[in-house]
Order: sequence, then C-alpha cells, then structure tokens
Amino acid sequence: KRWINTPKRLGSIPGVEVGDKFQWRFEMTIIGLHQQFNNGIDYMEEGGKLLATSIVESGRYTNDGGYCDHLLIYSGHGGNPKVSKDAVPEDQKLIQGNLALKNSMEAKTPVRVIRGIKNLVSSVMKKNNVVYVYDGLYFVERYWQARGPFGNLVFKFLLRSLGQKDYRLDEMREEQS
Amino acid sequence: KRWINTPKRLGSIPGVEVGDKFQWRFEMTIIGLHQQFNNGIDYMEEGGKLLATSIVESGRYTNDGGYCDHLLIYSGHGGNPKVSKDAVPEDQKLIQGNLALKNSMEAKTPVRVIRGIKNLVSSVMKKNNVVYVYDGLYFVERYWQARGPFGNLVFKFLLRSLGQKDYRLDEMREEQS
DNA sequence: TAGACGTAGA
DNA sequence: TCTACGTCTA
Repeated sequence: KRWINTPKRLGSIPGVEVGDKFQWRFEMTIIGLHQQFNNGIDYMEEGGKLLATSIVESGRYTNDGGYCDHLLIYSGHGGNPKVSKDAVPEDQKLIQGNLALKNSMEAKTPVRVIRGIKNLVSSVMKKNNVVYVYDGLYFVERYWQARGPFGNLVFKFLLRSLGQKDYRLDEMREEQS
Repeated sequence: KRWINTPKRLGSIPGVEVGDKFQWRFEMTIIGLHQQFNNGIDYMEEGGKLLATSIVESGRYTNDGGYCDHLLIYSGHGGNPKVSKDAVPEDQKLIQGNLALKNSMEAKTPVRVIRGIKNLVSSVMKKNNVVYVYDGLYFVERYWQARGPFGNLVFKFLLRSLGQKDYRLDEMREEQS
C-alpha cells in the first residue's frame, strides 16, 4: 500500500498528538501528517477550492522573528532565487500553496503546523540537528505582502494556535551562542 | 535511535533476502542496506582503504545496455553537467565512491546491488513507477574509462553476480512500447 | 558550501 | 519539465 495515497484531510490526524516529534520529513509523509516530501505547504481541493492542510516551518524562510509560541508568521513559496532559472528573484504569486492558505483564512479551516526545532538538546542526536515537532492546529488570521531579502514580493501569513500546549517551544530550543 | 548511524558492513544484511522490494530509497537507508539517501554508491573505510558496500542502479546513468541479469555495468559518479557549476561536464576522478569500487575489485569484497525497476506491472502503483529490488551480492570484475554522453570521461564498472536468483529481472520489467 | 542514480505534484 | 522550508557526505 502506498501511504502517500492516504486521502488528505483537514484537522487532526488520529494517533498524532501535539508535541509528537519526528526525525525526518518522510516520517510525517507516510503517516499523513504532511503529505509532501519536500514542499513546505500541503493542501487539498474541496468544493473546487484549495485549502491548506499542513505547513512545515523549518526556519529556512522565516527569519522574521517577532512571534511567540502561539503565533507564527509563515512565508509563502515561490520566487526563490536559489532555485529559479538564472537566479532571478520573482514576486510570489497567489497560487497553489499560497492560494490555499488564503482560502483557509476565509473558510476558517484549521491548518496543522509542524515546527522544525534546531539544536534540540539531546544526547541521542549527533549530526542531524533538526527535529520536527507537531505543534497542533492553527488558524490563518491574515496575510500581506512584503519585500523579501532579495527584493521580491513575498507573502506573509499570520497564524494563531487554537489549542493549549503543555510545552514551550523556546525551552526546546538550545540557547544561542 | 538514529538508524543512519548503524555501522556499515560488507556483504549481506540479516533479514534482507535477495528479491526483496522497496518503494523508497529511505527504506533501504534505515535498515542499513544502502545508507545513503541520494547517493548511488555507499562505501566504508576499512584498514585505511575505502571499500564499496552497496550501489543503487536506478537507470539514470546506465543507458549502456548490453548486460544481462547477472552482469551489471555501473557508471561512476561525478562530473555531471546538470549539477556542476556553469553546466560544464568534467572528467570523473578516481575518488570517493569510484575509488571504493576499484578497491573492492582489488580486495575481492562483495558489493550489494539494488536495481531500480521501472514500469513494474502492479495495480497498486499509480504514479511512482520505480521499485527498488535487492539483487544480491556482486563482485567488481574490472573497470575502465569511457566517453560519456557529454564528452567527459566517466568510469565504468563491470559487476558480476555471485549468487543464484529464483527470479528474472527482465520479467519484472514491463514490455516497452 | 556544494554535490548526490531523491520524490511528488503542478 | 521544473519547483519544492529534503538530507546526507565530503
């Protein structure tokens, strides 16, 4: 059976608790928490509209800071000069995952959030210094456009957690030197 | 526990039989059959020399043909114009995986071979059309240099199976249209 | 920091 | 065909 063919769904995944940790992206893929091997935004189609099901925040794009444990500012995808042709940064478009996040805001549907925690204090880990933590359900509150580090327009999405957590993300992060 | 830290070893992996199939590369990584997520050649150091432990033949480089089920002509790695800077193909060097395969030939140590079978007849599979089959142990018989499709010198390694198989690879491949 | 026989989806 | 918050090794 191909786990990747598990139907996509909004909301919680049975058997996955808030705070559950994963070592690799593919672990979340095969259990259906985030059915994308590399992409940061997962989404589905429902009633002819795209809706976001889950996002992975690994810190690659969100260098913004200014958010706490229950808030998250997530950058849209696309226009990345590192991967696009001729290294020309382009303005992000409101399509695919970006459109799905906007629709989720309007439809008020929950989005699963997975946070990549770097430098987690753990004697087990050696080289790989990222652990993915399921951070529960969030609502998309609003979105806007901003200039990215390369001068192109990127989307920013503000998400707010809708649950209680018995842990603190900042305690899971190692003190920065 | 980080499975990727499983010690590397030459020869068979306990619990893995010839003919066993895998859907994704990471499945072979976590059981120690081929401890590389992306690289085609896995190797270890023993007595100050690099020795090849396993290779994955997915058909990306070996368009040579001219080999049967018990023979395999495997291309070395490096010099790929698609990934190197400015798309300039370069001659492959006898280092890393290429050197390991040469050393395995001289030391007559076995190399695990995994074959990527495309277009496997299966009603379960839909989009992903590659299945990895553990094809048992091989010896490296000889190697040489040849001009690759981009004009650069690439290494070619001739490997010969040292076991019996109760299946035929060509029967696992779908008829080509 | 860059390279490697990765993967799925648009 | 190309993109995508991949993941490891050298």
